[in-house]
Amino acid sequence: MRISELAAATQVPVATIKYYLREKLLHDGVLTSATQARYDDSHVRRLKLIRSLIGTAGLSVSATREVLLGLESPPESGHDLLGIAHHAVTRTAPDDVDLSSAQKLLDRWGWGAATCDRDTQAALVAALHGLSEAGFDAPAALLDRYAAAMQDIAEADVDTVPTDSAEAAMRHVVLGTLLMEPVLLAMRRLAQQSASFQRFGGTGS
Amino acid sequence: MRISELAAATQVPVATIKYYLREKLLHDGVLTSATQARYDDSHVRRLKLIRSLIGTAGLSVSATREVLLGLESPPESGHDLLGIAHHAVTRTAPDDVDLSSAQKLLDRWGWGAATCDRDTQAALVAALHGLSEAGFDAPAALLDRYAAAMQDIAEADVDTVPTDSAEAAMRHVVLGTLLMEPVLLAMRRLAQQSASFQRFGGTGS
DNA sequence: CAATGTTGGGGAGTAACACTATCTAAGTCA
DNA sequence: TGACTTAGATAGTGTTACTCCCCAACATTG
Repeated sequence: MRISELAAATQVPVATIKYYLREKLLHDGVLTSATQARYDDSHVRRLKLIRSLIGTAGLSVSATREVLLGLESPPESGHDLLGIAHHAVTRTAPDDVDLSSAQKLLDRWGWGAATCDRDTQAALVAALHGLSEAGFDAPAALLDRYAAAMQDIAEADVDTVPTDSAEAAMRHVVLGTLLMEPVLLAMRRLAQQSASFQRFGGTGS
Repeated sequence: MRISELAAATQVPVATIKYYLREKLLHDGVLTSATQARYDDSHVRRLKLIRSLIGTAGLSVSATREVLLGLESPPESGHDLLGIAHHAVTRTAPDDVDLSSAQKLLDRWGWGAATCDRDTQAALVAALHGLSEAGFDAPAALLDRYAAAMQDIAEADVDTVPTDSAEAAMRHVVLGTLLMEPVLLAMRRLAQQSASFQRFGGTGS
């Protein structure tokens, strides 16, 4: 398949495909001459994946590259796979952030295994700080209910990880983490509308 | 308080405060002469709110302006407040999107009150489409578990809305929706690490 | 009163990001 | 043969969120 056919098959402009090739998001096609190369199904699949990560999950090009690299590299440990996905959506925390508030929450929720991921803890601390700076104080009881719901979701996540193939497991974990986030947020908004209507009524305008 | 003092109090550069003034995110100070104005606590609070919405919640400047306008305008209906927050984080859907798959899900979950919000439904459809384009097929049972968890969260959300003041309720709903999203996502990641460790073990590297 | 510093207002500049367009030489295909 | 396509490279575009600079007008300090 030529580049124009690849573009037609994926609805991605040729210029954009060339850009992804330059940025090493997409692997090169097989050169058949100095100015011709052939692409195949693997390029179609990869391109759709790239578009989902950039478009749906909102990753940057460089974060997408890291995720794709992670998907290709040997799995090492089943647990560490999460790090690939989480690192892609979490900016690295400086050394001097105070994570004690996050540690206290992790203790309360029994999430001891998460105590080693400083970056995500810092993201939690930053998000809670942004909340309180805005004058919104989240009661502990509310956070506890959130934590219980998120634990349900996380258990559903690991329950559905395929155990037959390490590669399938890796793919599942990374994509399930990244691409499911917008799904969850949209579901929350819809559930809020439903709950709000049942509680307060509404005009539906 | 002069602009430099406002900058010192909020850790926001003077040039950025001027930018927010130009963009009408921040209300003008009281002019005491042609080249002097006074600012007060309301500016400090507003500036912190702006920074939380832009920094923590990741809103754009124009979305932030809409949210702030919504917070100032009369509340109208308790239920419609959600629309202000949801509209700020959801891009408007074109007229020709097919929402039938979203409608089916809403029916299944009993979220009938959400059937009028086309934009958020379109966001759900788009997110699910991105997932399947990436070769990740979410089983219905997984989505159902997600839906149950999100309903818990939404009920916790409406349970904690203050009922004494309409203004406080509005503030709570909008901020609780927007600023809580990064909190929830960080919590999911931490919960995943905990669940993954308990299920698979791990090196913790 | 003078020297120094700050401010409002406005325009222009910047850096990052994700493309998008154009060009050339070297092909392919009918 | 001649129209079309391509790889590879360079440069340009549009958006966003600032950031810098300038000036006249003021405030503050000595």
